[in-house]
Amino acid sequence: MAPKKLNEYERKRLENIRRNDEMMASLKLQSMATRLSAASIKRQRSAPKPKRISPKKKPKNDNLVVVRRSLRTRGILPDSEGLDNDLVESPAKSPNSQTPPSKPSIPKMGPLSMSQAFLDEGSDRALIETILSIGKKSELGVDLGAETDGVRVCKEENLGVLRNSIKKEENEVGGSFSLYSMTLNPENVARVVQDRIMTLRFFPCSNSRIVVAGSKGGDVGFWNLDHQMEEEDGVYRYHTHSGPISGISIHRHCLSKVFTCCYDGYIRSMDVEKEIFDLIYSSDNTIYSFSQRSDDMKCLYFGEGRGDLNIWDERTGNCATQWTLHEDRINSIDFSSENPNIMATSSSDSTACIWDLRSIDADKPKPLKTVSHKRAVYSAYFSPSGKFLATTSFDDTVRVLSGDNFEETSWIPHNNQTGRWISPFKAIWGWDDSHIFIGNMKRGVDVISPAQRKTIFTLQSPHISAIPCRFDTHPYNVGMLAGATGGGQVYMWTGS
DNA sequence: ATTCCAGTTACACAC
DNA sequence: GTGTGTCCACTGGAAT
Repeated sequence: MAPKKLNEYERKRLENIRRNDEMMASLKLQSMATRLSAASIKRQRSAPKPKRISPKKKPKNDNLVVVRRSLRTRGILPDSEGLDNDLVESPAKSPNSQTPPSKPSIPKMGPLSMSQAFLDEGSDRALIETILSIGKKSELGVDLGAETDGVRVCKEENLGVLRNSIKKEENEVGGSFSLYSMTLNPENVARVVQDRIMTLRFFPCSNSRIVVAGSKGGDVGFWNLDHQMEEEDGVYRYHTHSGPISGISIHRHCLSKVFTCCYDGYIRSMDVEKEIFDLIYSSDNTIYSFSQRSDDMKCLYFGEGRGDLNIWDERTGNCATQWTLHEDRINSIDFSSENPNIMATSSSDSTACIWDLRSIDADKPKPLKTVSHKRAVYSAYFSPSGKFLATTSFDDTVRVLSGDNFEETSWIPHNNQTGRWISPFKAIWGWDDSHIFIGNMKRGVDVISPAQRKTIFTLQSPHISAIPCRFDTHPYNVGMLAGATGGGQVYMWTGS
């Protein structure tokens, strides 16, 4: 269908929007002139739009009586004394929660209560209880304790044990794992948010199957595949940001906190124990990317504005470090599992770089290695072993770096022209170094073999009704791959 | 060298 | 099944 030219009305409307933006920018500039240089402001946040909240609002629940699923029926110990305390602690909030139909607005500052942000009818109690219960059990049965005093340090030996157990698992299952066993069952499809999914992440927990999706409109959707209430779908939505959510991070050793970052310049931390989305960082610049090191749950690494990388430290509550590593936005940040001091960034300046965090010169940062693409690079991810790096670019290639110093490069052609409405593809690694997954424009998932340097297989299914563009692998369930679309759906492949 | 603009893309929803 | 609105990405070429 031939695209229409804008008519007069639309053109005027866009013109108005642009003028408003400019006006906002100039107003903002005056008020911030002492703090910021004008050059650092690429684009101002627009005022919080009256969000188009789903008018339908879960009509499937005819009876408004909320049926709760008890902990017992889920085989979970009733260990939630702290929960009741928390509930009592915030009685002032409960009147709000009695009027859920009104659309939640995003407070500019400070924490946002989960009940205030909750978009669906019914209750999110089951989700909260589930996350609390999995958060309390660490993978190794080690109680990580409460979130105070920085006592909860991951003991190195525990980390080591964990790493070994993961590696062992991968090696064992890796042999028997077959791509061809991966299937998409119709019950493993859900609409998790209303609009385009920008980012998708599994809870890194071996005995749960929960994915978290961040949408373009600022919603965070949780999908618990193990929900046991027949009349519910296991999906819980919150409106926590006023712009596209560009990153989600859940640390392996702190499962009760879900960090989200957003184009609106805010970073929030969902604290299930306090039942809030806390505001932990705000900036006037866009935040495009977000990551945590496996060996440090106190720090957040994020890409802000045109090429800056910031490190936020929970202990001080602010950013001690800011480097300008790129000439344009940083689209991804990743750390080597082999050595978390080794970091990879990808950028719209058409490069991806590998850095050694121990030796970055703040004035003249020099990467260990630069990968030059012809167009913007959207991702640069280390393989599970840390021996390879895969980059994805708008120049229609996926490149794989290998060798002791990543000196060898091979490239695989792949159509990455996602256009305006689909989030750009980002090739991710499977559960070992042998497979790379990436979406394709024909509603499938291409599987690239780095060894064969080509696409060897495409996952397809009649249940896919849109292009899967963002993915995550379950870190413990080999064969479980989640794909997200521009329409808010998540597809969950399972394998063996 | 910088800014502007048209054109591109897929999807949900209303009809 | 068709038409319309989306609009925070990017490109290449035209205009400044």
